[in-house]
Amino acid sequence: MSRNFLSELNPQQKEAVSSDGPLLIVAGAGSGKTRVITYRFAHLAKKLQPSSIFTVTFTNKAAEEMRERICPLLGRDLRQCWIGTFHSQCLRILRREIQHLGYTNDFSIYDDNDQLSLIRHILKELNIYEALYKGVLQKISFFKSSLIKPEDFLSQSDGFGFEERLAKVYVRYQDELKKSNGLDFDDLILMTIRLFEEHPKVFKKYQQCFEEILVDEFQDTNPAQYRLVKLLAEPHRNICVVGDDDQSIYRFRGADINNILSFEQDFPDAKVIKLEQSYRCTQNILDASGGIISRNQKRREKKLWTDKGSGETVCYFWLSSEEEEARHIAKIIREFYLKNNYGYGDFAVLYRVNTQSRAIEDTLQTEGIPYKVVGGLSFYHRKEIKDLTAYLKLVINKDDNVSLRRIINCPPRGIGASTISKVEQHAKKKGLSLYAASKALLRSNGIVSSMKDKLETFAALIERLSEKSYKDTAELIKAILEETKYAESVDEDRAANIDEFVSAAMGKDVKEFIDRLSLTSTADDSAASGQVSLITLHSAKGLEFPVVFIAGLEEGLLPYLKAKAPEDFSEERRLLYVGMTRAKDLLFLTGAKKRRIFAKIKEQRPSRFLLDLPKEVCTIVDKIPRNLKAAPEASMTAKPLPPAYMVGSRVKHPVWGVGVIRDCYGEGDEAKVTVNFPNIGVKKLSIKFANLEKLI
DNA sequence: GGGTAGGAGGTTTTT
DNA sequence: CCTCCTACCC
Repeated sequence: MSRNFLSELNPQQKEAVSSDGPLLIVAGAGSGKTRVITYRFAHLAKKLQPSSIFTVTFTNKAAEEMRERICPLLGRDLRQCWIGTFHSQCLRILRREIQHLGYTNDFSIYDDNDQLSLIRHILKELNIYEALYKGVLQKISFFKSSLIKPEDFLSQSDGFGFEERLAKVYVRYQDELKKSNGLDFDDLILMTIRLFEEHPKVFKKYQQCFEEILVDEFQDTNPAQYRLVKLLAEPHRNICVVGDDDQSIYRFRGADINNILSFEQDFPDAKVIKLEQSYRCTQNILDASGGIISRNQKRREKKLWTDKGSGETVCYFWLSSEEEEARHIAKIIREFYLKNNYGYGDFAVLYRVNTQSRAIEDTLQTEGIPYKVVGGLSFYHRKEIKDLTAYLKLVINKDDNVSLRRIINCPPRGIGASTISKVEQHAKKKGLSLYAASKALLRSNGIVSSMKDKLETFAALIERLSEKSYKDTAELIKAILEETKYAESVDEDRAANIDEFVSAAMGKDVKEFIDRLSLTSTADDSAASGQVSLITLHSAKGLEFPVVFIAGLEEGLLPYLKAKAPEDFSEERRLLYVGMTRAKDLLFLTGAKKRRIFAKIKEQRPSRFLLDLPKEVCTIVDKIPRNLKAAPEASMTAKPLPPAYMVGSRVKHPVWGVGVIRDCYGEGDEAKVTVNFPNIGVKKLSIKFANLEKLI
């Protein structure tokens, strides 16, 4: 405790650690951000109780790491401290206080999977057949995380009927959550805000409790999360946010980069400190990535530097196919490995989409290079695990309609659509949850006996499971397995997963276990040792490797073909920037002329982003043999044309009149758009034939 | 109420 | 190409 933290820091870091009042720390890639946060925490803890510092991160991993690094600095137990993810902190508050909002504290938490099944149920119920249901969840979640209520966007509706229907689904969705005594991820934040705004007494308690607010990865906060920390910071105004606007890559999930860009508007007296010394990348890598990111318009200007030296130049290899690309990557890895400079664990191959890993995996396998694919479908998202979790949730919260719908006929017990719809109708009529409605139906004899028996058996099963007390969650899961014979209808793999699930549940309290399960997506086992990491650009954020490859630097892949609006391209650019700045020593970029996209082999062009690489620090190597290549120089320099039709722009059709473009896809003669015409509806049109007129 | 064929669509994903 | 959803049939 007597240790002087400040002596181990550079001047900007020092200031960031010890400064008072509203503070924004703009932390460039590899600038020692975590060190600053942990030291700041330790510094604050000299005069404050650690439990009065409200610290939020985005991942469980980051929160754990922070605890681990602060603990030795303070030499005391931090278990009671408020260090955690936005969602876990809110959950902790809501489990204590949610009765003020008319829920009970046994509420269920719904993940995106649960949300999707609920949305689908509602769309079916409202007879909305359009193939837009995937987007519905994303839109509702976006509205919620942006603090937009159904009536808010209804008032600015465009009269196409689209918003009205969406609002209807939104309202219905919230209703159903409430009936189920359930909260989705967005609700965890929103309900905490509501609790504070509607219950001043409770609010005051927490405001007084938290004298300092510390927010990590601030560039990824959504408006709701920002609102929450602003509320908490009101009385003391000691809010410190840390982030890097250039690494904001979660816009598609509602993250709002404006939170970090305009922080001073909310806190005019805020101090802004930039951490610009990188302890990770070589100067060449910083210059190359700087060339890419500096082309973005909306950003905070910064000049990263290092005393590591310039290092090797960044190389771009243009190869004939994705197989060639993979072979080339494998060849370089092998070379550096044999020269004994690096172990396999020092390499990472980054890519935009998961499907790209296939070709690389195949090659590494045949070359005998050990690798591991990071990310992918997590253990807890597997069907059998989710099924069993649904039983657990239902036992704890009988009103949980989503979990009940999931397992009422799983494994099959003869309760089909007609029985369920009978229960749904009764539930709706009486304003009950499905479980309560089932029991009411059984009592009232308002149901034919073939249905009745089966429903009775199910209700009795849930009752039996609830009545007993269990020494830990494993006991309860075992009881479920025994009663339902669930394990008998699954294959070996799934059975093995179930066994693993049971052992993970040993010695754990049921409610705590479910909460943990709900707020954890990845089984944190990503400690890659001696293996090449294959990983998406998104998942690579926060990691670093001595040697990094970024594969598929081609138009359509990076930037991805779905990018249409300028902000989309800015985000793709940031994504590339994040990838490049993962490299400590060496950075290789690759692209392939021919790539399989779904079934077809497509001709690819190099990514437009390559135009922004400073020539002095980059080497561009064309690996395609002379006689085969079709003027790569020309395609390198030719700036790709911006798409002629953009989402949101207005067009005029000779017959249907004026409409708004909802979507565009395809190129050249293949280009198509979907257009929403008032009073006519959504039409799919080919640009080539539709004879559309562009309106400004 | 449960199985199978046909069709559409197919990024990224901290919680 | 391959997966997952839906609709339809038994």
